[in-house]
Order: sequence, then structure tokens, then C-alpha cells
Amino acid sequence: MTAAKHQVTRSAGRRTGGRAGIRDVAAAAGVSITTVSDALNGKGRLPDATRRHVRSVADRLGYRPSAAARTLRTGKSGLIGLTVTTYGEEPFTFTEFAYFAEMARAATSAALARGYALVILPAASQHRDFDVWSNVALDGTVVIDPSDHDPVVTELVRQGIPVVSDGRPGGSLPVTAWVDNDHEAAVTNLLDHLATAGARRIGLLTGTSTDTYTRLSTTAYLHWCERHGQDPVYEAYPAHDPCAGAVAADRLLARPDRPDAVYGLFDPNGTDLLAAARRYGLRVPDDLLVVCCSESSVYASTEPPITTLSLKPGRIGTTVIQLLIDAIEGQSGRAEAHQVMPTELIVRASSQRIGRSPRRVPSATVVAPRTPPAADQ
Amino acid sequence: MTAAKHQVTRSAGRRTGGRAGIRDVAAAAGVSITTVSDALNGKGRLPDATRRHVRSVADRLGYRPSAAARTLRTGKSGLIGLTVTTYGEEPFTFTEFAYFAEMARAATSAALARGYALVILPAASQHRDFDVWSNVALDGTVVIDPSDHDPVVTELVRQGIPVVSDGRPGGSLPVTAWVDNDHEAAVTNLLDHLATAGARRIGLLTGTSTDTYTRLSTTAYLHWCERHGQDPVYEAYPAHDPCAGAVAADRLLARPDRPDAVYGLFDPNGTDLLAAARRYGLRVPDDLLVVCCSESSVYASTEPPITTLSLKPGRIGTTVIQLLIDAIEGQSGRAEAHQVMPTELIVRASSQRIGRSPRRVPSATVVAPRTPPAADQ
DNA sequence: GTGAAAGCGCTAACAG
DNA sequence: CTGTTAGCGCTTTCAC
Repeated sequence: MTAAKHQVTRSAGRRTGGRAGIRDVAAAAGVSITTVSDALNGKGRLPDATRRHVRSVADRLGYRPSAAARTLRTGKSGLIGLTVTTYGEEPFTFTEFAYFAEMARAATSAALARGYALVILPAASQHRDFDVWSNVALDGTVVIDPSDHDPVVTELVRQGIPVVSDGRPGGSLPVTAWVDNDHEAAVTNLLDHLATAGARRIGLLTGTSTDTYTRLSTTAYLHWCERHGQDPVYEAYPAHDPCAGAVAADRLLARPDRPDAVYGLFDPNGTDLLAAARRYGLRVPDDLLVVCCSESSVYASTEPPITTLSLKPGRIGTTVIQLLIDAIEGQSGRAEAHQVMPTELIVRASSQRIGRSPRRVPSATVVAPRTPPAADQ
Repeated sequence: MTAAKHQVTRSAGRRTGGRAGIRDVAAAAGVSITTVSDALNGKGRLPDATRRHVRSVADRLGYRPSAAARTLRTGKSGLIGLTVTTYGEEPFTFTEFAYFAEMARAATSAALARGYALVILPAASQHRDFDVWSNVALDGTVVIDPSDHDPVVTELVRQGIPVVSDGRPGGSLPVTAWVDNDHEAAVTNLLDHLATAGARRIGLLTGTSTDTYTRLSTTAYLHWCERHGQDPVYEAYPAHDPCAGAVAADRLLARPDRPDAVYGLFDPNGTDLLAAARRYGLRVPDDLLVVCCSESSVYASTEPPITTLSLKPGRIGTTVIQLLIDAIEGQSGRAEAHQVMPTELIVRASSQRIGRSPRRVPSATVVAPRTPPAADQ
């Protein structure tokens, strides 16, 4: 019979290099390849006996379905791209280390839970980088801090691949959805906290780049100052330069109109400010209140412990992935979705003039910022 | 003609959803699909004119070759798995945060430079996790800190997929190659440094887990003590628990045989020790010398700045990728390769009793540890 | 219930 | 130098 001949041909001719194919399993189990496919994928309505038999044979042969073939056939790879926009030479920086690490960890975890894996891809600064992007079959992509006219995002969307961004896209980037913190509310809330703690002139350590985070936070600061009749006192520096932060912190405290409280937008600003304060003989929090935006746990045990604003990157990563996979699996025609996530102010000794004690601060006090819509979980 | 009919059939019947296929390009350019393939991949010896023409048509049509099809056909996906063994609930922790982040950054960068992308995959603790692994076509895999009998590694090797590990594999794990630091040399060198700085009794903050890093470092410490006639003074704690480190640091300094110098194996130990020292009124470095293994830059601006041992994760990541891609592209029959990489002791104020100054330590002094073979770059 | 056959989009032999 | 053809290994109608 033709069938038999076919099987023989395949078995004899397997150049698969030792790895068993679906045909080998079918032959060994004495069924057709359709049955094998159905049995292994839980499709069709086969008798349980057949299903078990096929599975045991497949196991015995050490059969692994070919991901490439499955992808080609079904059009889904189970792969999600992850990229972060950079402002430098490297294909991607991990400025805000802890933020990225935690965001990526949560995203990876959430993706895996739904059967997807993340592929780390470069921000397409170089033309060469495009090659890698089109060499991998992506079901969707996560972009962290997309730049206003990201060519990769544009291209992906054109191809009909869903893109969800961490950080609201500037310009008219056509992302499928985005997730972001309510940066204005967070900064406003934080400045109120400092004012309550007795700050009269609050300074800001900000960045020179034009990304949304920096822009929104700075604007919120300026508005707050305006509303409270305070002259803005700030220093801006290139956030990707590790040394520039220390210099900027120093400059801020060297000013004639030296602030009595400072908020630093970037992770290392806390230690930078502490070091600068020591150089000027300023005691924290007695002479200077300090707060910075950070996900790092080192600020729990600095001297003194420093109050931090957490953007809750884990929650963001999880949400981004949920939105993305929903878009991948659902009908992609839905309206543009976005979700604004709450932040968390972790109050420690550096921003409290009263009740300062040499003991450890009991445990992180959490002040929920006044967050508007927010969402599930 | 058959050809013409074929083309018409395809054009009419493209269910590709708007995306152009290689046939569309061929039709539009008036050549065969082979010519298109060759023109785009720089194969064959076509006239430059044809090549350019085909390329321009492809561009105009927005043609993107299907990665899935290419992978199926060629057997190479351009994808490399990245996984880190964990000791907890999460599919992967980023203990030693900065270490992992930097290692991954360098590895990603090195891979991209050679046209590969990294896929983040879970340590296979759960059975469910196996699914994801076999759902992605991998050309090779990087494993960080492989556990002694990692089932995923075993399975991959069985399938003939190259695996390179960061950290020498314990047991008889059959990895293709590995890269590691010379931990014994690093620790020995570091202890010598402390002794030279005047330490009489050096304590160790170590971990309870049995991974190679912890084991080798601890052993080196014990041997050093033996050689120098010092009683070992150490506390071990579960390294993945963020609070346990602070407690262990405290316990170490509370001992009756309190050490006058401490080396902490894990990243947060520096701040933990500093905090504990403050609680006991110990001045660093006057009463206590402190060193920890860390990649974090915060230790440059703590008070005082802390001497750290850097494992140079960037170099390790790069090397791991080079070895892996060489194995993927070369004939895989080569002998098991391994490479031992140097570490770097960054000496700061916390380990120097003389010359202590309120100024910043000029700049990181680098002491090359006595490293044996080492290698290229 | 089970099997045969038709491709997914591409690359690599091999003809012309 | 260019075109035709045969699959890569799988899923999926559609007959039986």
C-alpha cells in the first residue's frame, strides 16, 4: 500500500539526525500522523486508550514537536519581543537598573504563565539591528519608553503585530495599548509630603532628555511650585551618565538659594544627594530632606534610610503583558487601551523631621498617592 | 504557461493578510522566487542590476521574509535561550541583581552583534515550564548557575543543542562549555588584602545554598583561615531572602569573638554590614574593615565607600556567548571548553586603615588577583 | 474515530 | 545566470 511505502520511505530517509519526528511516532504507534498530532495536542475526540498509547510511544522515542514547523503552520510563535529605548551607544542600557530588572522579571513571569517567552531585542538605532528584528517571528512586542517616532514600532504595527508600551507614547506612535504611572499625581503627592514635613524650598534633580517620564515629572514640579508660590530650584543632567548625577547633586546644594529638601528623579540620586550633603556638612533630615525615585532596597539601610517613590514596575510589567496577550489572542480590532497604575511613596527617615531615631524605622510606611482611575488587580 | 498560472493562483489566493510573500515580490519584479531569495540573501552570482531591482521591489512592497519558514527550512532560528537557576517560587530571581543585569546586558549585546537574540526562559522547576522550552526553536542555551542535575540542560544536550554555563557545573552535567571566575584565587587575594590592612580576625557572611559560587568561596575562606591559624568566624543565611542578610550581619557582629574585618559574599552585604556596625557603634574602617562582592555602584558613595570584589559579569556574559555561538556554528565535535575569568578588587575606604580621608577616594584602585590561565580579550 | 493530502513560506539542489 | 521542484515538520480540512 501507498501508506506503508510512505512510512518506510520516511523512516529510512530520516535525516533528522537522530531526533524523532511525528512520522516516527506514528509508525511506532501504528497510527497515522493526524492521530499523533491530535493525541498530543488534546484535539479531536480520540479514545483515551489511543491517546495514552500515542503519548507513551512519543515519550519513549523522546519526541519533541518542532517549534519551527508549528510556528510556520499556525502563524503563532509564542514569542514576545522586549525592547527598551536607549540614548547611547549600547543596544540597550539598564539605566534605572532595578526598575528595568523588576519590570522584566514580572513581565517574563506573566508571559510564561500564559505560555509565552520574551525575546530581548535592541532599540533599532543601527540599521543592522533591523535584521535581528525580522529574523524572529514575534506574536507581539513590549516597548519600554518608546521614543516619539520609533521606526521599529511603526514597522511592527504596519505588519499588524500588536505593540504595547510601558510609558505613554509621545507623538502619534500608533501603539496597540500602553501602561504608565500617573507621574503628575505622584510628584504632586510627594511634594505635598515634603511640604508637610516642613520643607520651605524644594529642589529637583532632573534629566536633560525629553522622555515622557522626565517631562511629566518636571512639569508637575513646576506647576506645584507655581501653585505654592515657590521659585523652582533645579538642576538637569544627562541621566544616562553615572557621574553626572553626583555632580548635579553637588551643584544643587552649592547654590546660593540652596533648597532645604530635594527630590531626585533617578535611582542613584539618593546616594548622590547624601554624599553631597555630607560634603556641605548638612544633616539629613535635619538640614535637608531627601527623596528619590527608586526601586532599590539599598535605601532601606542607608544612613539615614531614604524615602523613595516606587513606580511599582512589577505591576506595570504584568499589566503590559496581559494587555499584549489579550491583543494577540483576542480580535485585534479593539479600541486603543491604556491603563494608569498607582505609585507608592515609601516614607523613611530622610523625609521626616520629627520622630527621628537611631533605631531602624519600624517598617516601610506606605502612603497611597491620590490616584484617579487605576484598574483591576 | 504553468509558471504564469502559478503566479496568478498565488496572487489571487494570498491569504497572507496583506503581507507580501516572496512570490509576490518575484511576480512584481518579473523574476523567479529563487532569484528573489538569492538577491535578498546575497547568495548566488546575480548581476548587480537584478539584485538592486529585486531589492527595491521588495522594499516597495514592504516584504519581510518569514522567520518561521526560514527557521524550518534552514534549521537555525538565531535564538539563544537564557536561564538562571533559582531557589524559590519565581521562575527566576535576580538575586545579585546588578550581576545578572550586567551579565545579561553584555550577553545580549554580544549575541546581537553576531545576529542572535536571547530568549528568557524559566528554570524548569515546574513541569509546565517544559512546555515553553519546547515551544521555542533554540540554536543554543546559556545557563547561569546550573544546578547539579538540571533536567533542562540534560534534555537539551540530549537533543544535540549546545549549552554553555556561567559557573562551572557541579555533578556530571554535560555542558558544552563553561565560564567562571577563579573564586578561590579571588577570595584568597581579598583576605590577604584585609590582613595587610591590619585585620586580625576576618569574618565571613556566606550563604546556606550549595551552589558552586558559595561553596568555592567558603572553602577558600576556610583554607585561608587554616593556613593563617585563624579560627573561622562566619554566619550563613539563605541568600535569596532579602531580610536574612541584615540579620546575619547583625549576628556576626554580636558574637563574643567579633571579627575586626568582614567579607560578605552577596551584593547587599555591604549596606547590611554598615548598618549593623552603626548599631554597635563600630566605626568603619577604624574598628571594622568591610568588603563585599558586588557589581553595584552605590558602594562608591556610601559613607564610607566600600571596597568591593567585582566578578566582571560583563566579560563573562560576552565570553559565554562567544563560546556558545562558536559551538553552534562550528562543528560541535570539539572538546569541552572552559574559561576562567579574572576578578577585580576595587579598593575603597572601608578596607584601608591608613590614609583615611574625608575626601572621596581618588579613584578606584584596581588590584589584579593572581589569576592563572585566563584567556584572550 | 482515523487517515490521506494539502500546504504554511522559504531555501537549496539541480536543470536548463 | 535564472527557473522548477522538492521538501523542512507540522496542523488541518475533508473523505472514508
